[in-house]
Amino acid sequence: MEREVRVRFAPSPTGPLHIGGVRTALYNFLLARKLGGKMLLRIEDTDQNRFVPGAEQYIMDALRWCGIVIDEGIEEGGPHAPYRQSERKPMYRQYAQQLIESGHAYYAFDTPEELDAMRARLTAAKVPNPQYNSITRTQMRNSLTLPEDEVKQLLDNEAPYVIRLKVPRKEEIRFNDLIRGWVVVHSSAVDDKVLMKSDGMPTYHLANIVDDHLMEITHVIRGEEWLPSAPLHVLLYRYLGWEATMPQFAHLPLLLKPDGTGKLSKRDGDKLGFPVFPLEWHGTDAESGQPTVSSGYRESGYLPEAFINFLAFLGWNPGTQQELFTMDELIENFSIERVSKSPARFDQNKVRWYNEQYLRAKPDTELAGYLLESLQAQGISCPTDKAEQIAALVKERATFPADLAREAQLFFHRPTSYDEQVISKKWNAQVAGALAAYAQELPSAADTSPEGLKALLTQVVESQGMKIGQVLQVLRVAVTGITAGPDLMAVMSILGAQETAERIEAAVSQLVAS
RNA sequence: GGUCCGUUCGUCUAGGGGUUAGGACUGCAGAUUUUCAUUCUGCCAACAGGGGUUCGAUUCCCCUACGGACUACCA
Repeated sequence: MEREVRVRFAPSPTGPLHIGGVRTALYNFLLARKLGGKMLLRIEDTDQNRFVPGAEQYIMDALRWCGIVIDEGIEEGGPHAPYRQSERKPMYRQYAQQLIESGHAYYAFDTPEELDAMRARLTAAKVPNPQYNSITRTQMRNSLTLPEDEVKQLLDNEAPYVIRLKVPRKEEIRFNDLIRGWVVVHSSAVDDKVLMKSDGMPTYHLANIVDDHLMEITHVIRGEEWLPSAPLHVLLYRYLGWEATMPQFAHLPLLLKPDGTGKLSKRDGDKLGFPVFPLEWHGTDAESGQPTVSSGYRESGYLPEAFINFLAFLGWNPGTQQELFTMDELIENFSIERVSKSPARFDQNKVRWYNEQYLRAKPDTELAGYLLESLQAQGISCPTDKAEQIAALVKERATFPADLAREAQLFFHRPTSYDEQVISKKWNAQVAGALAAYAQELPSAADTSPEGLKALLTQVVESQGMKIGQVLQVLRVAVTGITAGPDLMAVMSILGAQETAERIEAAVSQLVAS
């Protein structure tokens, strides 16, 4: 008796998916997995004017990168194929027809100019909600006002027309939103929405309801921007005779721009100072036609696990103090009831923090892989075991995989200059002597572990009547050129005694000369 | 303008008729590291306002304010 849970993510391919869309897809996926159901991807491309090449592929690539797995879709296939609405075009007509026959829809022949004129007239008359509705339709050219034979003639002559839903004049429409509870809207606030466009394509509203029904969708989880049209959808289910299997609705709070002024949109691109898209997007500027590039989380060095963990927490939380969740843990703990009602803003600091957590948790072998990759791009070769040592040492200093290579530079390039502040303050003949002595001992050192190197340094320095603190800072500058960096003894150990000695000698001779 | 949705630290949030209103991020301070970072400890910081209901309201109700979405032959 219990129906299998089936959810869908239904974007329109008008551009790349932004992070709000990814979160919607994620919540759908989490619910499906949690309840042992199926996740479908349906492409809503009923607006032929807004089709953007590559967007569809982008959506699928982005979801895949995020680890959101689609069970049925245009690539995966499935029992309800096709999953692209443009390919389902012939299926919608009969439902619009059915609505006309049952008296719940009608033909409208108004031209765009007539519609504009109507709205202008209403606005001028200060009508609170100027729209095509139960009142204004009586003054328009449609199959409700025109004589039957004229309608027939118009249809026979293939005059352009749309099919509109006949929304009742006075009726309370209510539905139970999983996140918001009961939502009640009066039918007078709903307009006679176009169901079928003059090009023969259904609008979102019709196609969406028909497909959700045919595809046996049980839960519609979508953005809050759809809340105002949900009553219309409820009406559609009712008039089509599908109310008994109407899916449950859950309208997600929106993701706001960081300053809280308005919802995040695709057009925000890189304006906000952080990526809005999961993957880099190559588009064209609407006005100039010039190619544009918008940065993506993937290309910026974010790990998909971190990105997803962060996104999951933007509007949902498990009610515990745990912050780090794998996808499996998210699935295990997810529940739609715990999704918050209020919109959330994006916090760059927190995504970065998540990325650091996930990066450091990676095994050193994997980190070494990132490091080797970057190094190779720079034409630097490095043995795997050394890369692992370096990665383990510098990972605490990295937010992104690319930071590993940045931090590793000192292992592959001898310093070309030395920090002047430290030199002017701490460099003197005595220190130089101690360093030279250390460099001399180094090549024959028995123990080249960090501890061994430190013991040797202590021994040399103290034999010169100094304390290690007097030379350490200078030693660092001599070996690396700069004052900041990972543990010096560990650095020298990885560098090797010979290389370290040579670097010290080079520093001593250059600094004495100057 | 109209309809609908929302409002707890700067941000993400927990909580719920009686709590020192909890956590995380950020910020600040201290400790460790004779460096930076990490790590650890601590600190700063919130119930939008006004009316009810109640012994008691941040929590329930109403109003106001503010924010947002929608208001297309776009989704």
